[in-house]
Amino acid sequence: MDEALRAVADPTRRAILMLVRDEEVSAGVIAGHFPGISRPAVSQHLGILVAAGLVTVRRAGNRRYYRLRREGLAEAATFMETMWSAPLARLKEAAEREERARTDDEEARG
Amino acid sequence: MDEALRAVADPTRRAILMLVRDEEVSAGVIAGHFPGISRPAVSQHLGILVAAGLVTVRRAGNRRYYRLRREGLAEAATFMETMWSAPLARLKEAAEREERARTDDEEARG
DNA sequence: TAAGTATTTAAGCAACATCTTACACAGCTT
DNA sequence: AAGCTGTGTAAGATGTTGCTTAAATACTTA
Repeated sequence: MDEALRAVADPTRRAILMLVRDEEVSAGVIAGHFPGISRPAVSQHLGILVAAGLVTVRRAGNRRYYRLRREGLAEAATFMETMWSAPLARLKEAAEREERARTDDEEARG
Repeated sequence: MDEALRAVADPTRRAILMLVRDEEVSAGVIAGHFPGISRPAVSQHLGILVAAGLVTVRRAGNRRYYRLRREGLAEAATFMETMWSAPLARLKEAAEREERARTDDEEARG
């Protein structure tokens, strides 16, 4: 989670994530969206996103195509939700979890 | 959003947020949960969290009580959701927004 | 195989983050 | 008022980040 949140904390990387959210995009096209910084800089950002598990790469000939990897956001999103949800909501969730556990247990015993 | 996400990217600060999530906690008590780092360090983290709008402070006599400020997480949480939700879900949301806008417009015209 | 295109890796640097120790300040308590 | 307690601020050391330019790698095309 730590790596994912650190990765997402950078505005350039968030912009990259938006770009690759719904489709594969090549490194060159991505870099084209950031006239203010060099290609190597963008490449480094992409490396960080891959390392954090937030995007995947597919090599095709000369190019490398990047795409969002949603699972990589799971833990971070869960943390946000945990903070966001009100105390009462969390109590409710905890109760439901317990209820499920109890039910599963009964089913397991037959 | 940037400040909030940068603040949340630090593990110590996330731990602090968990502590003040459901109740006010004084600086001293918070610091007590982090034997590994000095009180001033914790104080600095608290300052960053306040500056980011993620916690509020209440001064009471000698002490300062900190508490989570959920609204501060709104933008960051929205970003997470936007990334997390599938393309189809987003299409659906967009359609609903448009539908609402159309309806509101009709109502406004009478 | 030579040249061209797409991209990453390397090296170095300036800016920033995080920690520490020392000090300062505000509010209690005697 | 003097001293204690709780907390923040200042200054500085140290590590990390994000950028740049230069060079390297990998594939494609002539």
